[in-house]
Amino acid sequence: MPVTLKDIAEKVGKSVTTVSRALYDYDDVSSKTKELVRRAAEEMGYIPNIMAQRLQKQRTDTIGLVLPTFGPRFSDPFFSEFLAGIGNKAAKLGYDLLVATQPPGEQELEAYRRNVQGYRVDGFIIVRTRCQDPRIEYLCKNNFPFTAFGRTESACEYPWVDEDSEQGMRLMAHHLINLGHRNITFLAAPDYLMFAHHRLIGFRKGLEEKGIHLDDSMIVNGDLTQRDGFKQATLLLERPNPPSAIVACNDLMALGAISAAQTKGLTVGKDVAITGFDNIPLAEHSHPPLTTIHQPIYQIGGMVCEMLIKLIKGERMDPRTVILEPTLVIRETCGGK
Amino acid sequence: MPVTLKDIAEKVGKSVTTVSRALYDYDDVSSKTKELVRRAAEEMGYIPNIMAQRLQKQRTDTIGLVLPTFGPRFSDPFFSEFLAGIGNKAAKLGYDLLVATQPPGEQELEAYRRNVQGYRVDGFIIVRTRCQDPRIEYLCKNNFPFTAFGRTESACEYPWVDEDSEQGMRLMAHHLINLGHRNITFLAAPDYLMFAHHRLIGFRKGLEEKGIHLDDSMIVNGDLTQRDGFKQATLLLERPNPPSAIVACNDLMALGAISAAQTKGLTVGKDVAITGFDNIPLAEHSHPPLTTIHQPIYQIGGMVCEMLIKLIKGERMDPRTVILEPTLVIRETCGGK
DNA sequence: ATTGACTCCCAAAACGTTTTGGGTTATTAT
DNA sequence: ATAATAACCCAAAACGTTTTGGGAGTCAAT
Repeated sequence: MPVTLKDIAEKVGKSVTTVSRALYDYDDVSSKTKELVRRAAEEMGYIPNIMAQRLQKQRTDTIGLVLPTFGPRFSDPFFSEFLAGIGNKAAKLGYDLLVATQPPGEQELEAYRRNVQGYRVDGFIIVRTRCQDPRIEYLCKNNFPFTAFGRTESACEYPWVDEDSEQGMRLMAHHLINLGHRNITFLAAPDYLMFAHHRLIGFRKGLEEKGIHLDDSMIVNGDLTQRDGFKQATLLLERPNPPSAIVACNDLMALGAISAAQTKGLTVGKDVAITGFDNIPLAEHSHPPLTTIHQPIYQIGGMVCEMLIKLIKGERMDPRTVILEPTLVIRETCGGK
Repeated sequence: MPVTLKDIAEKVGKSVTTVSRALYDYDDVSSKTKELVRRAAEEMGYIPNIMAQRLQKQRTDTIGLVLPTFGPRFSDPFFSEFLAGIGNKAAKLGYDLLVATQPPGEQELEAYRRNVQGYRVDGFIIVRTRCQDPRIEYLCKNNFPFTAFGRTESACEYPWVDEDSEQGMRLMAHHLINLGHRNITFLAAPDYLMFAHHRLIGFRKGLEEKGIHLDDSMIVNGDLTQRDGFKQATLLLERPNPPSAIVACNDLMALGAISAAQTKGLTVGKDVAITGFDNIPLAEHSHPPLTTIHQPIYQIGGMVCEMLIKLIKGERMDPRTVILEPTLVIRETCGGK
């Protein structure tokens, strides 16, 4: 039913080769023939069969992304933002995007293997890098193109984009200290996550620079969800000596913490300060609006995507790694209004 | 570099045909040969070339989804949930998922055309159906397989899943009336969206059943975002005769409305009642927790995906259309606690 | 001895492209 | 007249798979 090169060739009385080359504007085809072919292709509604092209060219024009979500559902806007950033850039550059979700683990790695060995994608984008990252090691070892949002501790060299989370958290620590807080707790994320690791380090450093030691009892672990933010903050606020400020590792947990404080009848920004990290759209319209660190997730998605495509095509990229300066977004959850 | 059928054939001293058929367990291959081939394939690490398979089989094993997001970024958890539901089901059934985002319009339709004519996908899933839906008309006219989350007004017959939004809003109207509210405003979404249309109708009907007329002045239009929910609710609360209850067309706007009320110093659930629709994860942990109508978005994603794959494979489906009964989730934004 | 049924196998075609490695004709330079 | 060059074209191979349409051999029944 669909029209093929062969159909065009028959119509214009030329060979398939010539038709193909005419459409690609090779210069061993006369301009008269080119015109003829182009017109025929146009009016017959020719669209190349993508599978045939890919088989022949030995590439898929597809990039892969497997989201490390816990549980199949994910409502973390972080992922949606990132996904949208990648997707739109990929589309603009003529690439398809293949998405999957898998929690960290063996299954996840299997998804990578299936896709690289089965030649389903030309490259991968990795998100939420881990200190020891089996995904990165695997791709590195197999010499498969990839870029990542985040650094890692292993020795592999690869192109990445990251925000300087350490610096971000230093800023936040200073901000709170300057506001007079001394009794600050840190609502951490699993430390095997590189960004969580950086954020904790930065926070500790920021405190120490102001002469304050961060005791282990002031660090509590969360799983990045709003629900857990609520739970951990509730526990924190029920301590005999409740904190005057809660620094959450991401916005979603901060949002949960705000709910927890309000449920306890506290006024956020007055009775207790709460901060986040990421500056997701939700943060701007929470009540009160959340003080946080900005991270341009959508743009970062676009950047790693563009870098990956350059990598695949063998084009050179200007900087192979980029580190973004964080900015503090002061709103109302620490008072000041 | 990769190992092909030909490599296996040479290794075991059989033809490519036989190897292929052995792997597919055809019964015109002796079990001894099958065993031999399977072992060789295993130890050589054979993985079929997907592009070759697809070219030969004339299908892509891929389903398409273009998200009608306004602006390239989308932070609406509705889409993430839905996407995850589809993605996971698709993966389980051996299908790839191709995602794109395009706001409604000509560009959007172009994305559909490109993908159907270029044979990139075997079928489409449509979300956020519109009363007059050009996507549905296009796919219908071209006889291309698709399923949808939502109904439409055109005459095309297609498999869909939808929630009975009308009934949901009736429930909500009754609930508020029973709570004693008489001065209720409706924070609507664009009426060309089928679900928005249903919700408004249902709300109006629910009110009328209790003898209350919904005046046009009590209907205000929003764009489904939290930001706009905030803005419209603020306007509403500044009216000379402010409403005692605000019924938002979706959770995100309701969340914005909560912020607006709180910013005005009102206590939500006491001074003003606010309700949503969708029951996104965020709704459970807002402060106060949001009274809303539950809609199993993740599961619906899985359902339409499964239906589409059946459609593609030509298998019959039990019900071609399913309509889900909504349930009212009473939390704290209407008081009662 | 032939026929038929059965078991196992395979060459060739097909899917729709792009690339390879030429060939043919006309034109120009010797 | 011959050789060299340029301009245009194309058959065949290749990508890696599945499907088609049979072939060869064995065995049992006629």
